[in-house]
Amino acid sequence: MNNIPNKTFNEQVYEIVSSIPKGYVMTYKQIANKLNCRAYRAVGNALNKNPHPISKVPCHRVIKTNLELGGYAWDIMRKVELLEAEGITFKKIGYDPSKWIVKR
DNA sequence: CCGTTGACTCTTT
DNA sequence: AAAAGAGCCAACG
Repeated sequence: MNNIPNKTFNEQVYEIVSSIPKGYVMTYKQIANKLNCRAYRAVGNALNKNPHPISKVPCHRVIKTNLELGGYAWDIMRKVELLEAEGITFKKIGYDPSKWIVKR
């Protein structure tokens, strides 16, 4: 996909992610879908290399399509705590935080 | 029904 | 130029 008007793919990703309301989460697929792409992978990668501070681009509000947490470049527990602080809760199943499910 | 494998997509290193 | 990366889905056993 190269119909990107002036902004790079990853800038578009940041814009969408930064527009996620507090207390709400969005999936990688939804973000990719909004860009008319299927590059869910690229979305995750953009957030991984994200050059912006977390306060500007809340990557912790981005989860997998099956509502699992997915990964996180810094501490996964950080993601959990931030989301809980926004009123989001999880089903803490197992010992792997990336597999915890977001309650909706 | 479940777990594993492969194909897809896009950016960055 | 090639491979990896915070994923998703379909197909196969």
